[in-house]
Amino acid sequence: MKWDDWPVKASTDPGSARPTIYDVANRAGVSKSLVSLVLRGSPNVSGARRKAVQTAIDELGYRPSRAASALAANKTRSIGLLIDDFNNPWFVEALRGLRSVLDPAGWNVTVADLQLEALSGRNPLDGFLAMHVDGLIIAAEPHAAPPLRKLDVPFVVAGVRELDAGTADVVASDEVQGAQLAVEHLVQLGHTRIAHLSGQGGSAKARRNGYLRGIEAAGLQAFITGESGETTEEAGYLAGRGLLEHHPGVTAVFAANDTMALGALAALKEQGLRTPEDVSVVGYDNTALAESRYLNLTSIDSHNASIGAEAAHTLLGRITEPKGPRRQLLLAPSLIARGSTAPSPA
Amino acid sequence: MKWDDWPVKASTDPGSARPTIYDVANRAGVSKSLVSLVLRGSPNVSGARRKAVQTAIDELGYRPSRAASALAANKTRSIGLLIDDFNNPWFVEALRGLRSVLDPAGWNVTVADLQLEALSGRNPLDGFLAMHVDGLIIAAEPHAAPPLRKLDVPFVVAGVRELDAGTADVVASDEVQGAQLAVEHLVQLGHTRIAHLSGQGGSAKARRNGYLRGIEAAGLQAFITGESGETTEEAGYLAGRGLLEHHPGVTAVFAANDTMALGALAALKEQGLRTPEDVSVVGYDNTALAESRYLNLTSIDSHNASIGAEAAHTLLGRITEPKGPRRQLLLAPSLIARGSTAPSPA
DNA sequence: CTGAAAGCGCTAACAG
DNA sequence: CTGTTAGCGCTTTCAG
Repeated sequence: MKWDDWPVKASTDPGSARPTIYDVANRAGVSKSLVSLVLRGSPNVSGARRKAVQTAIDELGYRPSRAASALAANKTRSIGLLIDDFNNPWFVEALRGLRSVLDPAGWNVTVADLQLEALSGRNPLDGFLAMHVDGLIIAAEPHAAPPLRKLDVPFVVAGVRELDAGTADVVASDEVQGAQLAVEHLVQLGHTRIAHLSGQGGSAKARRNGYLRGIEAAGLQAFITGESGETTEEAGYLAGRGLLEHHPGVTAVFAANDTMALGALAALKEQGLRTPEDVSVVGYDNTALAESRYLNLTSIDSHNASIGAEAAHTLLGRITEPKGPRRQLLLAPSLIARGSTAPSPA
Repeated sequence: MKWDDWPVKASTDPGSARPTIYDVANRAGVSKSLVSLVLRGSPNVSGARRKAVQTAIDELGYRPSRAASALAANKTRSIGLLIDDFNNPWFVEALRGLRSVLDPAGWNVTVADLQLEALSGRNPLDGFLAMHVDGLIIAAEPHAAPPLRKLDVPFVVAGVRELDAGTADVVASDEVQGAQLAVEHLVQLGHTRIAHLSGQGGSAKARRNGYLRGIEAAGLQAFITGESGETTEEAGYLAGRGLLEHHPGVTAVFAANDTMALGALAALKEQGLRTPEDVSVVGYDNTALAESRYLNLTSIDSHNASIGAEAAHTLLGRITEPKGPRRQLLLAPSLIARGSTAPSPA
């Protein structure tokens, strides 16, 4: 479809105000109520009249006013998505999943980012509440997000989150399992000295636990470093350096995310160690970084689009059934094997 | 400030509806009109009454309904930002700049992404027009964006854009100059065989022109490849490979963006060439990739936050003065020297 | 500064 | 299916 096929404005008279539902009704020769019914896809409208209305709408270039309908119906048909940071690529995928179910159902989704919201000094949910969203998807780290208990809007938590609460709907990836996959992959390649680069935060913790489970299951010894630090590239670099110093025999490194893995690569390169010939590296998140031909990093994919889609379904259910039982969904991740892992040299 | 300091809902009675302007007026003992005035920061309100109203607002946890005010005032105090792709990091910066001027002025900004919008098959501007935005910032490639001529909403074009039109407000980075900076940097390092990895699209074209100017100014010979291809990592890799095959003497490569530079790095590595010892590489956009310690790529920064801020100012001006003269602003970029460039080995 | 009154464009309920 | 009738919560006159 070409852009020009879409009406931006039909009436060419410059002074003409935006057409209202009255104009449509007049032109179609029906009542205003009928137009409203057609707009909301009511089933009890005859095909002929529905078509007449639709024609009038097209000819006039009519667009219903969201403001008016929100005010009258006391609902906005819009949901808010709260994320940590627009720079975090997982949200794009999640948003795609979200919209794949919300768009067809006629919902509007708007996004707010804690990072940016913080600059304005407002409560990040303020905008959402002022615009009267019908539901909320919280896809931000628990410590950073506003408290959810007193929220009187239906919401679901998506992505990483402490699950113990049991008080909210949650859709997330099973990161413990993801980390286990990483370890199992390395074990299968014959590695026995597998270190883990960790950091603070809920995600890092889950991945650390998965690492420990995998290591235990294989009867190996755990090496964890960076546990209390950040999960940045720099942290990965420093942790990697420390690791090589104290445990020079390591043949595989599993980093808490792709960014840290990048840091680890820098540390390895600095020590003259090759990847994957001398040391295998596994990341997490399957970001564009990992996919890149230059880095070609083995990583874990969380299927974020599915998380988004499931979160949307859950939210819709919660909106129609505010009192139903809470739902907690954990999705299984996958390992994407690439060129940064190879059989153990030992 | 702690999250808990922000009122999410003050009245604890569960049945209580959201407070309206009437409730505020009653509690403050003033007229509804006065409340409306205070809300919009009118100057002719006595300090005492203003305070009384503010107190009532706080105590009630009152939030004005955007829908109602939009309907009554026929303006939404919101502006729409249209971008190409949420994955393109430049928009985050631009959004930050935008909001730094729009937030304090009480404007709301909502973002739509062509990539995602395309999935739903709707006109990407539909949402904006339906919600009746007061202004639009178009930060998308011209070929991908909807036609702007018949748009009857004030708008400004931000970022890369053909400037010849002269018909719209434009705020963008001077990419010709940016590319020249890159070449000058390499020339200063003694390089004489400087190749350029290009691609299709407006940005790539501007950068290519800048490259040519720089090369001419230095009296060198131009090597351009990939001119009609994409600007992806893969394209960079392929172009890099071709380059090394046909012009093995090259000592410096200037890529049209950081992603292509990454591809070029892969090609160099494959040929056993070291960066920067054998071949220097310069990217463009100064993305997180370039900044990373592992890649440590010399790149050009476009100051995207400034572009966003200027675009906001321009739009605000256009909204208050729809007929004023069009403004075209070109911001100067900077070169960020890092470890991927070094003196020429020759 | 106040109070009253009209109306923004739409939904929803009701009697025809 | 139609037409009428009320508002939704707020802004905006306008005369006090």
